[in-house]
Amino acid sequence: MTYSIAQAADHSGLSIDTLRYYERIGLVEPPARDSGGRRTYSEEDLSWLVFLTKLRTTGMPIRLMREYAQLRLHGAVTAGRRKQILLEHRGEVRDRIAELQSCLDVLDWKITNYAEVERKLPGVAEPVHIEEAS
Amino acid sequence: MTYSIAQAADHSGLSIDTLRYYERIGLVEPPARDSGGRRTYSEEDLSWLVFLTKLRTTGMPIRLMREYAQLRLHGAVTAGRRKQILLEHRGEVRDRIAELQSCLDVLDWKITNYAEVERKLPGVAEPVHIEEAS
DNA sequence: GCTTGACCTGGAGTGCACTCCAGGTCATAC
DNA sequence: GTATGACCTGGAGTGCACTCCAGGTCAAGC
Repeated sequence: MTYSIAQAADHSGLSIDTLRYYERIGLVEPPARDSGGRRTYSEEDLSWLVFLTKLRTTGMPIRLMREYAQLRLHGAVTAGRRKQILLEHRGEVRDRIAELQSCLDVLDWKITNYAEVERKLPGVAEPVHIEEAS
Repeated sequence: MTYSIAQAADHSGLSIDTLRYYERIGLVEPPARDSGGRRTYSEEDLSWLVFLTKLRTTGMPIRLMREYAQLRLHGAVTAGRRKQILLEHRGEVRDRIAELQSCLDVLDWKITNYAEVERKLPGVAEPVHIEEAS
């Protein structure tokens, strides 16, 4: 079972243009072609694309995804380095989640303040100091 | 007490160039100037900058930060809309955290697999199927 | 009074990750 | 046999958020 580029796009959530772009820059190996010269993606190609989207979603830069992709082509001897890349990246993702969480706390606080202002000044008057500050 | 642009940059974590850029595009009101024409930031200016960095860190696009900034200038009557912006944004940040968390699970799984491969094939042999897939 | 360093302006340049386009090929449906 | 629609290529264009630059001003220290 193989898939057209449109199906691969559909399955991975990437656009057709992005699939071709990823191929150009060496993020994905050129897939097989059918008799008419069209790309045919295998199940494995799709798994890789899906995994790539996870890396992308978590903000891994393309140059690092590319390094990982190239290592993959060189087989088991590169497993250590690949694992290291994922470990480092996992750390960054965890940090990022913590950072977002702390900003979320600020947002919560701010929203609560708006609610308080509404309660104390029901539809009237000037903003209080807290409003001036942001 | 006022602060130079370098101090404002230091305090907010933004670069001096970014501070001037934010002023140009209307994200921050032009601060006061000293006798020599240099920017002097107030405590309130700094608070606003710090809050802006929270919005930026959480991925709010500049055009929305600008809308919020403009509303702020129009006083209490815009508090409702501002609160609405923050509420929507908070939802997006929560979604983003959940998305990162789910990608993190994939990373964990992947890393565990590398560990298993190392355990089963201590320094030898070909990659197993799981390796091929990513 | 001159050097130094922080600051100023308007505008150009950068890096990233796509995204779009023109002009062409090919297989299927009618 | 032709119209349609999916696909192809190389290359140009886009949007975002800065970042850098040249050329100039100004205040303080020596």
